[in-house]
Amino acid sequence: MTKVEKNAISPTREQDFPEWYQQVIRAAELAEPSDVRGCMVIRPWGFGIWENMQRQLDALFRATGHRNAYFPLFIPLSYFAKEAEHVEGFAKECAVVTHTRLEVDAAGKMKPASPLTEPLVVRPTSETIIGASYAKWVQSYRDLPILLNQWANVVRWEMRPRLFLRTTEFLWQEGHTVHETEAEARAETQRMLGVYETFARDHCAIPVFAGEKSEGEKFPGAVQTMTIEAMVQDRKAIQAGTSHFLGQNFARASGIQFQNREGKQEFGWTTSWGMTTRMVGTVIMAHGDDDGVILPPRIAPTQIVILPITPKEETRGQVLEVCDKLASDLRLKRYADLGLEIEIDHRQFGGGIRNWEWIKKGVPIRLELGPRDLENHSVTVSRRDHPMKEKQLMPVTEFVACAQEILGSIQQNLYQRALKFRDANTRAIESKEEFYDFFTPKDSVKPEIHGGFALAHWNGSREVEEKIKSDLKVTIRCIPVSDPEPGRCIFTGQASKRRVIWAKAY
RNA sequence: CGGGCUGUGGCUCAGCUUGGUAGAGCGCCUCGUUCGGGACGAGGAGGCCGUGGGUUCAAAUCCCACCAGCCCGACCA
Repeated sequence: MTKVEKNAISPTREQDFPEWYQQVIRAAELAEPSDVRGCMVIRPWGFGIWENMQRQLDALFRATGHRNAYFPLFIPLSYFAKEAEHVEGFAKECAVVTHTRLEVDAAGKMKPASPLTEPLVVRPTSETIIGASYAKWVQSYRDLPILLNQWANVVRWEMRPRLFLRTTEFLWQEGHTVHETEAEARAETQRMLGVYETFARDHCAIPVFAGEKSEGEKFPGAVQTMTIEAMVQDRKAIQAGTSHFLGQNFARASGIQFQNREGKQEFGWTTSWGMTTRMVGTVIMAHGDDDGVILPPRIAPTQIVILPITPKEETRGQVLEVCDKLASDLRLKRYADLGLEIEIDHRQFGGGIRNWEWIKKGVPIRLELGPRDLENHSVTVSRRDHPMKEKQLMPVTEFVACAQEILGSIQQNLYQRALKFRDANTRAIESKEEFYDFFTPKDSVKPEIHGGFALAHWNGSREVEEKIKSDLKVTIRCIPVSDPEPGRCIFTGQASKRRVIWAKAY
């Protein structure tokens, strides 16, 4: 070879993190920008990750008593406008359908014709349209709770799209529930936050901080917004899931009323909660390295790829046969409540091309099997979470016996790594000077990776929040659910009940 | 929505100042040698030069308009 690059992805994370992110997605064939502004094409490998996330989250929802349903993509403007804060919050990013057909104009061009009497908003979220159904379904306290979820696409007309992290159209899941009492609805909000926390940790191998959003960062129309916040490798925060206690705001707007146990009419107490394809981007940024994506086995579309090494025509048949046998033995194994997903890459490329492709895609385990292994009944095992040079020669039977164990160990390792990284970049901060210093890069022209999560006291005021945001682009990510720790606000010196988490965010 | 920059094979770009009908690298295809760490050689395919108009004998190149994208700002659950 004439040129040997040290890493598969250029630039490295250190050199230019945002560009690295784009290149990783391209190299791993996860997704690509489409011709439609702000929208992306999710390719099979990327969609496979999402499908696994879906499957596993869905199981967690079912286990907590929720069922799936589907509601319309289009929301009549009048429904949407029922909750004042809600419309105001979303107004600037709504796509609106105003016409129902196309006609050829004088110049021979297709033009929208036949205006609708009432415009339809393409759902940016579905509280109001689902609320309309709930209003019909709920009459008595005996109809409660309603615990539904829908898997859907939503549209939010964003200014700065980034693949997976912020796109005009994205895929998500939105849960919508109605309860008899405030306490029950609040408990539901917490419970689903817990589900997200579990999902992030056990399936995506990402540690998160769970907590409450400040007044300024709340969902429009919510009484309380809970969030899980992850840290990715440029030390920025990313909101990975939210759970809202909506009080009676939406019930009032949609007319969700029931006769309570005392025979009186009362508005229902509602919640909503969601997680999106942004989680795919979070996984990429949390675990990836300078050679590409690294996928936690539980959400990898394929856990193990087999690379038959067939240098000689004479042994090719035998090698392929052994590979097929190995694949079918492995496929009998259970993993993540499903069968193990195995792929054999039969393509006859020279050198390490195939190997590199799978490294970039982040497959947890690569198996090389060639003529030399035939006699020894052995296989060469490479783990994506270990340096690529590191290979382990192992009897085939032994590998088959411990495959799940190795995958479990990779899953654990990724989580521990991410946890260690986050903890190393999370600091208690005791003064304003220290805070500004923490969040100010040394190189102002081309900022290096800096900052992290700052745990600092805050007096609870909106003004301080705004000031910090405009000075440093740092926001309160969440007010942790933890025991109070009285102190003094580092910006104003006023009393503070607890530390809150500050960070730059996606 | 305001300011700046850029649109040329699949990708990254050169050519434009000084108009003469299109190039490189990578990728792709074929053949041969290779193949357990990103291989090498030879040959080959592929372009309405963002769109529309204008100037000219002649436009990728000059002029005008439009469209799209990127960066900065504003905005942003």
